[in-house]
Amino acid sequence: MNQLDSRELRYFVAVAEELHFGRAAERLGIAQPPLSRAIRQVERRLGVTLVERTTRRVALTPAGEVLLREGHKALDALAAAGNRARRAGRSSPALAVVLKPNCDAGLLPEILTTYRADPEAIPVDVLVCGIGEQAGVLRQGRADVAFLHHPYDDLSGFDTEDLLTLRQVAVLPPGHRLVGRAGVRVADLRDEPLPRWPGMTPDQASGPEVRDSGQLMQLVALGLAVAVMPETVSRTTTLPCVPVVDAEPITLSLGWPERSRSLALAAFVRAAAEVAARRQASGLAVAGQGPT
Amino acid sequence: MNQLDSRELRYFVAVAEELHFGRAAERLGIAQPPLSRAIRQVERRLGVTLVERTTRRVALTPAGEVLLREGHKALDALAAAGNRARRAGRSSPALAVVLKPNCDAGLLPEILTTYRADPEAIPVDVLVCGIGEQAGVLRQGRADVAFLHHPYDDLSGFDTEDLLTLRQVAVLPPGHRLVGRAGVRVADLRDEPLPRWPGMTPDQASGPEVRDSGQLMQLVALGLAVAVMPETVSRTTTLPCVPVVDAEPITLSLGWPERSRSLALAAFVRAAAEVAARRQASGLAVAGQGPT
DNA sequence: CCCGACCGATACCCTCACGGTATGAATCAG
DNA sequence: CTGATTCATACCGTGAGGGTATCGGTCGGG
Repeated sequence: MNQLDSRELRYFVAVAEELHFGRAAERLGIAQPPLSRAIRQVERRLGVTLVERTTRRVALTPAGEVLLREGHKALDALAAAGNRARRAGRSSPALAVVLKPNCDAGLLPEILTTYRADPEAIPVDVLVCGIGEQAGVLRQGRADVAFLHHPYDDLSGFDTEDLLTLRQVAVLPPGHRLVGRAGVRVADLRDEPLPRWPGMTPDQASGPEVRDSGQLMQLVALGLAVAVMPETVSRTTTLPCVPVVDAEPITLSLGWPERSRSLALAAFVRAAAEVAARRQASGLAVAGQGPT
Repeated sequence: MNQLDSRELRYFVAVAEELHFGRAAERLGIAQPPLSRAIRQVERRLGVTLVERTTRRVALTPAGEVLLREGHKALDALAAAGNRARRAGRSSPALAVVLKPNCDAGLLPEILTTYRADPEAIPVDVLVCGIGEQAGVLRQGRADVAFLHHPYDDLSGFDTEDLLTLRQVAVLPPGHRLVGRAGVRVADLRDEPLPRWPGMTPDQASGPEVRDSGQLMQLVALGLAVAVMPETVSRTTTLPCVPVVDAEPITLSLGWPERSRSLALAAFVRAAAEVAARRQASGLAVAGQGPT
């Protein structure tokens, strides 16, 4: 009588996100009438109104908001169950590491060689995803461990190990008025065209939309944007960089599902922590920055 | 092609727990043949063998073990989505608090009166569940916040607030050889009949099986068991209690789903912390124990 | 060593839940 | 007032999933 099933939940989530039955149906690859019925059925089953609908407007009730949030988690968990089992059944199990481009602070190669020396080590699959997608990939079980950037990425629900604390630098077009300064403040960048990352609303940043740091660097080089990023980018770009002295430092962390008992994962975390400690001790010399 | 659905997952979990298709089918209220087919279909879908089966033996493969663990989480999350939405849709939303009998250290009445004074307060539903079931109730969204005992209850996946640290006492039958001692050690109790709580395997404890502390107290009074429990029980029993000086102290905590943004919940946690601090400050006088 | 009990797999059928098409009904713009 | 838009209703067809009957393989007892 009352147990929600995953199909209904997927349907509801589509409607709740699109706030439009026609578009939601299209996204789901079905026609609109069965979708309307399915939502009604969910409402009957839960005994609750989830969507306030007129022919002109579709809006979520408070209960609908709750179901959207919780439903997403449940669908992620469902996908995770399938993906984890699938990967566990591979004849040669591997540890899947996910990161976004240029986010490993150059640590990954060394981490991998250190890791491979560990007796618990198994082969490693490296997955490169889009900006801000690591947490989702991890939640859906398509990876075992992720490189994450606090406070940008959402760490809730994961166990974490902090690797490095990175100051932020402004990446500037050559000849920019701030080039050559020993440091700048956030306020100095107020009128600069800061890029808009995926997921940001237009009022959060004034500049052009970017999807990856390659695009961003291109735009900076053309003088169309100014980037504020972890200091490690200074190693991968020839553009001038200036420390932002009052920007909140970024923490590079590893995250993995809570309560994991995988020895291979534990070894990887150990290796990463060790490499990060070495790097921190050597004062980030490669990045051209002295120690704090 | 590849997405698991909740029905299939429920079927698999039943088989994985029963390790017997017939019993699992009975538990699910269906016949055995469709269950066999469903499991095969899951295996095909994931491209993985989950269950090693002969006519005499059913065993999980490593992938099956993974799917059982992850599947449980997913089904909990699914139930949680439904239950939370259902409760959020009630005309008068309430905060559901779950605890097991005698586990609130007598704090609850005072917490409730303190809480009701808060402007953010909403009505409170108190749910009393069986031993060790709080985490499950919370995970399935049937409650918003739980009283938990670290290290007995599994806190992973929850945000927590520690309330009290409780030393443990041994509850003894009247006239027992240890009655009157100022303190005992764990080793002194080695040969005593310690009760077996639900979920314990027979080798972990020698004594009779118990399901709640009422039963346990009865057995102790009859001289059939010796209980080791948080010191607060001494308030609810007339049986003699002796501190166990080297037992790991128990932490009474509140736990709730991560990243909750409910103001009503926050107010409850605030009230509980405040009451616990007052109680701690007054040296647990009511429990007849001096401060550490 | 054979027979019977047990248990999962297979074969076959049937039902109803879910999806599709056509259309109604409500609301808003112009 | 009219047409466009969009969600709901009516009705139908199909196939996924469940039931019954039975097979086949394995182990234990006599």
